[in-house]
Amino acid sequence: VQAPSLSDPVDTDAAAPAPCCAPGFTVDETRAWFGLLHSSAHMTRELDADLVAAHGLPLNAFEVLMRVSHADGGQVRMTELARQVVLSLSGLSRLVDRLEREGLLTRESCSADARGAFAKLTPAGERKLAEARATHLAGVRALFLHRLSPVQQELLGEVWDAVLPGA
Amino acid sequence: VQAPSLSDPVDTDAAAPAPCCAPGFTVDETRAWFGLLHSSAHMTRELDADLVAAHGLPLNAFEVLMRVSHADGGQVRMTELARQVVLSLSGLSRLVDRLEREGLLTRESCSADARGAFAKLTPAGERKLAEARATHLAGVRALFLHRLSPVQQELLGEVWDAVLPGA
DNA sequence: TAAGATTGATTTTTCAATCTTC
DNA sequence: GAAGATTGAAAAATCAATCTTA
Repeated sequence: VQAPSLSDPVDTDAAAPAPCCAPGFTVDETRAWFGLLHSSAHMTRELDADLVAAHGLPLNAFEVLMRVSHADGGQVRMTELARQVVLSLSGLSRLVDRLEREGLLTRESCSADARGAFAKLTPAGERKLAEARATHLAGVRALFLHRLSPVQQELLGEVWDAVLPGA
Repeated sequence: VQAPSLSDPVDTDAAAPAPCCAPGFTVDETRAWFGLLHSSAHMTRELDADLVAAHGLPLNAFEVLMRVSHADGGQVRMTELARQVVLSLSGLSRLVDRLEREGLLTRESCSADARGAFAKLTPAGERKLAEARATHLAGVRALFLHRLSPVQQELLGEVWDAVLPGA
């Protein structure tokens, strides 16, 4: 039933640049890379489903609300927001449309630069976020953080710094 | 209205006087979790763009070809394949449609269970995969593996085992 | 001219319903 | 009836083109 997957059994002592799981990868490389793909996909799906079930709020939308609430002055420019959540600028514009239609977010014009637009939470948006955050936190803890030791958490932070220095 | 800003520390669970990024998370938790989100999203985008530019093959499609080529007997059932790549069953069915239309994949009926269908590479699909794999490997190395020490790679493997024991 | 953002057209993905075989 | 898979309808994401202001 279990088809051989890329993270499959491997002789862990195979030192030679010999046939590993994924051609061209060493065993450790394979585990590090495909584990990342699988784990992040798994957790993302789970967290998204939880949020939709409990609050009718997809993960992307939740992230937008969260980023906005964290921004200086409680508002962010669209371009900056698109960079933070992983969405094209037009994709974000559509998502903000939806959230605005649901009354969770508003667009505020930018006095310093009339081309710009800010996204800002409405009171309803703040309430929604507070509710959803509890669900999300519990999910992230259960699926991820609680399975890691403090040392592993700290090392992971360093790993991401190496991978994506900007973050 | 001066409601407490959402980026203020919350003291609902009496944790340390935490000047955290995300309310409810410690600093290390935040780095570990959001770093994962950002890094995997960043790399996924980059790798997808590279494959499309070099071979007209999106990352999802590449993963399907790779999974099929790795499967026992060079063929996999649709349901199993959908589980391996991150796609709904219907999403996969459509992706296989496209790949079939491009001549890279075929559907084979399953003699043991007439309800089932196998996906299988065509010779053109094997060639395409071999070409694309070089691009992909280089990308994964450049974006990810080369930025990690051997120790970090090993640590990551352990982390994914803890997060997703099944993989 | 370039930057910030939105819109139109298209593609990709999903949900729900369906069909077929177990 | 349930499992494997596909299809129609609808939602979501993207690219390219557009509009407005710097």
